[in-house]
Amino acid sequence: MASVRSPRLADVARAAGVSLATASRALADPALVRERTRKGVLDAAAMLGYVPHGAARALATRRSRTIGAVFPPVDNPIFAGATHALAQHLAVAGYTLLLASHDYDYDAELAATRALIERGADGMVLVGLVHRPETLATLARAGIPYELTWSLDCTGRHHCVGLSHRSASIRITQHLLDLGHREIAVIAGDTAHNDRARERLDGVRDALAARGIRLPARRVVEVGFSVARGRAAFAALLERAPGFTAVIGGNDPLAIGALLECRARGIAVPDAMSIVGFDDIELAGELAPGLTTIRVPSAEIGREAGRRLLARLAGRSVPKVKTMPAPLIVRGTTGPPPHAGAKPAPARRRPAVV
Amino acid sequence: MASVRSPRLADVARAAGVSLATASRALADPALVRERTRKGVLDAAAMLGYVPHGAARALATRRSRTIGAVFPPVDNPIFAGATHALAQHLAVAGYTLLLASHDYDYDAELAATRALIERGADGMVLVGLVHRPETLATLARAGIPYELTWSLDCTGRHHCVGLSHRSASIRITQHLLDLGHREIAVIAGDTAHNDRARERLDGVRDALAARGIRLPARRVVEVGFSVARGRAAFAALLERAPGFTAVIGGNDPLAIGALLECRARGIAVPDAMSIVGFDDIELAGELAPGLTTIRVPSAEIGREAGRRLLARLAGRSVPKVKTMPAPLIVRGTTGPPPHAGAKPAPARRRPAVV
DNA sequence: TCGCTGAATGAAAGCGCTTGCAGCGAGCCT
DNA sequence: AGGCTCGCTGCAAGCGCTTTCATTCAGCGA
Repeated sequence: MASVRSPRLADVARAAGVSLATASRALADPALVRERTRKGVLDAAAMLGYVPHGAARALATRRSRTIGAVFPPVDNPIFAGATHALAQHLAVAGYTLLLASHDYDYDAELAATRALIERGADGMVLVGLVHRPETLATLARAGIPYELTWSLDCTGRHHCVGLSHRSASIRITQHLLDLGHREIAVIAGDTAHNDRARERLDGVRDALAARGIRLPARRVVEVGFSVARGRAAFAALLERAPGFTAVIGGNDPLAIGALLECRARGIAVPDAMSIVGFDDIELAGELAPGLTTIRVPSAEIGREAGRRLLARLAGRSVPKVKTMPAPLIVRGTTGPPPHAGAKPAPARRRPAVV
Repeated sequence: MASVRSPRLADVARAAGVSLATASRALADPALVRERTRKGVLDAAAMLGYVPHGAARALATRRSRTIGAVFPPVDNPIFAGATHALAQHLAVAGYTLLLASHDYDYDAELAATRALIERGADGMVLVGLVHRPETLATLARAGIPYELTWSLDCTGRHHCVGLSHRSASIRITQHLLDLGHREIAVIAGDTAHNDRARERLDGVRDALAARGIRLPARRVVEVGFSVARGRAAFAALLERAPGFTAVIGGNDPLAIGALLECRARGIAVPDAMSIVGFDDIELAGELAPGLTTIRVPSAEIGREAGRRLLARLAGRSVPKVKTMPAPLIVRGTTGPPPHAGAKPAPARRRPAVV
């Protein structure tokens, strides 16, 4: 209310009858001052409603107790979960999250990274492997530890926590192949601006190639991630290149879009069409039939990135790469193709972790 | 790479052959120095890869160019959208977002608020009207402008941007009443820890009371927000107090859960059961039938909160309360109750903004 | 030619905190 | 009892930047 300057540490020290230095120590580390002194300072601080001045502290210690994160659209539920988990984990350790987001735009990412460095972020978390070269270079030059998340960096140059999207994608494609599918369509994400989307698409190609199957270009659509776009893309595939018995979504919303479009058109899932997604968002398990997908432990990734960063800041060293599990979750949207004399495994109605 | 101390402004000044003060001015305001001088400084800065030290600047200017936000679980898609929009809007103005989240825990919110104040947030955005008294008091004492979001504060004491959840809830309940429903059940959010959930439930009661209808306690279930819990709650309602013809979800995921449970049980929607939600998440419009709901413009709320805060920081004044539109979106999940000789309005298949 | 004006620049005082170093007693050993 | 160690405290020097106030100097009118 009143514009009485908020109390500084000097005020606390005076009120407690000790020097500035002692007050500082009392607040920082109980072991540094006598118990009585400490109590006096704490009381004075409480009485005055003292709030430490972070900038001053940061200037003096060269530590801001802040971690920066630059994420693609935080409104993608999967990033939202990671953000939340990360923020929570940091809070426990007395750290705070500086968050910036961008729309899959690497220049914006670079700008955001600079802004966070300038704000004094002690560590940074980025998403994915692909960035403007300056982004990582700036971080390295500034001596700021960073973690790349979601993907795995096989060059061994960067700390990272995530999973191999390509091999997960291979796994789920094999699941379809094992069921007997040969004609497969893909609704991919934006492979030009998103390395996860690219890896996932490559994984599909790899798995097919391993069985001598080619993925024709007309069976692939690239769109931004959303249910509506997944629906539209599925419709487009049906127009353009009908005859496929399974469709692979670049992520769950895309797959759910395809599922809804099937329902709207009366296409039976999985009897006439199998559908798989990627991510395992909450809804995937609630739909009927449930969506077969790859579980990406997004919250765990966020938490783990935070944990590793804090460990490194504390001087402990951590393995360069942390691989997170990404199990295939078989639910009801996958089954043998129509007229299949193919594989034994029937579509299971009950979720099962494979 | 090398641990050469990163360059300070003094280094830039030296390289440019000017004083520290001039270098500072050249970077801060072009109008303050001669064009030639300015260019020299800019070049030197670029050459050295100079990055300003935010903490030092914050200490000197008493401004951190940072806005704090304390949100309930950021992984709720509706908050995620607001976070993203807010971060984006701030970035354009050279501000950065300091984000903290909590799980509907007011003490955690207070702690987070303190942490953000300590980090020097120039402004704050909080969600909802209910907080620990210290939370707002601390903010006021520190002279930090804040915006309460989502809800509207009718006391006129606080700046806020949001909507009246109660009157929106009344509107959507009236929609059901107008269709002829009299037996109504509610799957509410956690009213003890969430004032939006409480207001929404109160709105239902108000609307019913206005037509002389009571809402029996057994027709109300309170659960956390999620599709799975919505499903379970709907099932519980059917056991406990069958006979209702419409169910009101405290938010869209809850309503979608009810919808899925109906589908699983073969209950026709809307012929045998009408369902409404609240929020209008993306999926609501994609389902078939589409979910009738209230559209809460969450991204706009985030953006608007940012806009207002920046304006206030710039010394401009803004109206204390900003009301956001929250239209009723009528889609396919609502229709007349079975055997209704009631109202004219048939369930419309096409979305319509009312 | 001299003094005046104003634009451009520089010197230096902080902003609020941490921390190395020094001082000061009290306790302990011999 | 004297000297030494050690725990606690205070002094003061920054951390890197902004900003006030003073200074310099070019340009101009008289």
